[in-house]
Amino acid sequence: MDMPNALAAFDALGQPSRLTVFRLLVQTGGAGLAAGDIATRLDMKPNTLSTHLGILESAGLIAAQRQGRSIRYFAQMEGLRGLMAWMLQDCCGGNPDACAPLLDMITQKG
Amino acid sequence: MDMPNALAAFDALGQPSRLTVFRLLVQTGGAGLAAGDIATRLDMKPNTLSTHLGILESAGLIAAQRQGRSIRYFAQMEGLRGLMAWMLQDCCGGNPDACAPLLDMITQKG
DNA sequence: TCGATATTTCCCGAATTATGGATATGCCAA
DNA sequence: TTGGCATATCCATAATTCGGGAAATATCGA
Repeated sequence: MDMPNALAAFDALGQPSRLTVFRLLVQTGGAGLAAGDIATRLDMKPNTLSTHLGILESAGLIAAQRQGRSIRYFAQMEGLRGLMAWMLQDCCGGNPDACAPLLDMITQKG
Repeated sequence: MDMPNALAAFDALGQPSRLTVFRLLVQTGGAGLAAGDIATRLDMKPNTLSTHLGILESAGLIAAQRQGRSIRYFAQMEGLRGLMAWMLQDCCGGNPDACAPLLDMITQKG
């Protein structure tokens, strides 16, 4: 994870439709969801959703896998982990004190 | 932390200038920096910077404190912590399995 | 009060982004 | 091969965002 990558991830999640899609995929878990199912559940047009899925995918936050006619999307927890780890490491690298309590509270599930 | 709040935070950090400012403030730590110092260090126009500072502040990621003529800005680690905790809790609430490894790796500092 | 400094607010033009209709592509079943 | 389904791409429009010039506000020293 580097700055452009983190930027892409934050930018991807900083949009209502995309954050909603990502949350849905995380909560859905390993089974993932077909694009059409996402569109139905969130009441989005397929083409608009497709654009958002592409942005989330290129940010490394979700992954796609074709299954027959449909394309199934999965949350990439590794992407989220990388983003958080980068914030903790890179941002706090010069100031570990600020991050110690942050780490503690996160591990206590805040 | 709720969805609109998280959205504001992600949106605030998903912009190059703002992510740079935030990183600078986190790395600077408790002393904080005056707006003018930030502008000088990052070579930004004062008015443009002011807008970005306002967005970061309203997202709860930084705080301001007037000191004489200048206004000193500080990273709000609590805001960052809240954002991360929300992602872990709210997103993963319906799917704790996905978050367990994520938590583990974060606490190992990735 | 006056002038200087620090920052914000107002405002505009340029650039970017979001949305969705129309169309194209990939895939499967008959 | 044909038809239909699932999704993506192309394209245009509307909305939003970004950067910065100009002016306003707040503070301090003389």
